[in-house]
Amino acid sequence: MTMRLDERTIVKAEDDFREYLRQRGLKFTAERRTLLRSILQTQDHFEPEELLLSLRHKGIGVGKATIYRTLPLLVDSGILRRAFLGRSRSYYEVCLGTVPHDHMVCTACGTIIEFDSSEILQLRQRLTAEAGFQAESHRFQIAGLCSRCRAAGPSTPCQGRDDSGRWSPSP
Amino acid sequence: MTMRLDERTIVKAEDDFREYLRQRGLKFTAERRTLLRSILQTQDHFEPEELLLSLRHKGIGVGKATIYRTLPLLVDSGILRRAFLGRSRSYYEVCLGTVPHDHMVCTACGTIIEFDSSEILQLRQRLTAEAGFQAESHRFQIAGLCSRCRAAGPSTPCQGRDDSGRWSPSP
DNA sequence: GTTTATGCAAACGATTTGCAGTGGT
DNA sequence: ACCACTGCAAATCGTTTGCATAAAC
Repeated sequence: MTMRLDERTIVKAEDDFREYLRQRGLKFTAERRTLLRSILQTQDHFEPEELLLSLRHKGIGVGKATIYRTLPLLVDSGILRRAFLGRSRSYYEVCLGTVPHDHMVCTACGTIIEFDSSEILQLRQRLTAEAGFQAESHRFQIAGLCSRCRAAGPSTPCQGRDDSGRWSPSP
Repeated sequence: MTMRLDERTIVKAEDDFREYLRQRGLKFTAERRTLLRSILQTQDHFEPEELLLSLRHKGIGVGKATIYRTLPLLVDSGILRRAFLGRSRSYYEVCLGTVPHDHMVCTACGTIIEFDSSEILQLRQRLTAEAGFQAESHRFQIAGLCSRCRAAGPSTPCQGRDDSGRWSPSP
């Protein structure tokens, strides 16, 4: 689902973001630019804290508050989306170069498997129509065991990432 | 989706819970009993804090910590399930007397619409099978506008409950 | 120049934990 | 008696906010 973004795409995103900011009287600061570029280059999923550390590691000192204030803008501008909260943390992922998808999370090893959302979107459309509801977005996550952990047997929990909240159980 | 539980069912749940506790050397205390009964009688969805206040209101003084320590036991014993976190809070609901269902949440007024999960379960089964994944549970929430708020038009947000995290967007 | 951003540190709110005392079994 | 449980208050942890300074526009 993820593919490395080329410079062209990154520049485009930067322009879009600048435009997004300008339209609402916000400023395209050095920090915002730095964040955007770092994120687009690193790609993939990330948490705010993770981003902060990764930047520190590269010798880039952006304040934690700035990150927390910028991420929502990037989401709102359509560059990122907040994917899901495994427990209480936020989880962001880049939208560019991706196709709508949802996630399966292995409860044993934490592996995340992305899968195409088109069928869910279809179902979502039908369900909401029946209820007179106008869908804007959804969240669909499946918890369970990935094929590897399944094979390893119930006795070998790789690390035991636990969300400790039961979702809709198996039938 | 919810129906008032009769005394018979409540007693049954109490027995189950007592059994669940005994099997792992835990104790069936007065507080745990109180919590279980209060929850089953009040039925519906609730948040921990809400439960605390509701008990205080009835003159029942259980410590907040006790609630937070008991709820996971009730979830694990199969009596409750943690439905979803609208933002950062926990949300619990009684499993007994209910059918598997998921939720639509109105972003304008906060209304929660429950809907039958059977189709999602079917789809879930197919998707996980394809990935060699063994599903244990899922979480499916749809955000959008309920029919009422839709009718009221985009200019009349009832209270503006905002999750401020974009999920899988509309296609 | 005016307005929005930044960084820091303090504030938050939900949840958790340490601890001394209480109470099932 | 033993070990789990309770209540309280202090501690966490991710996230938000107030404020003085710095940087866009």
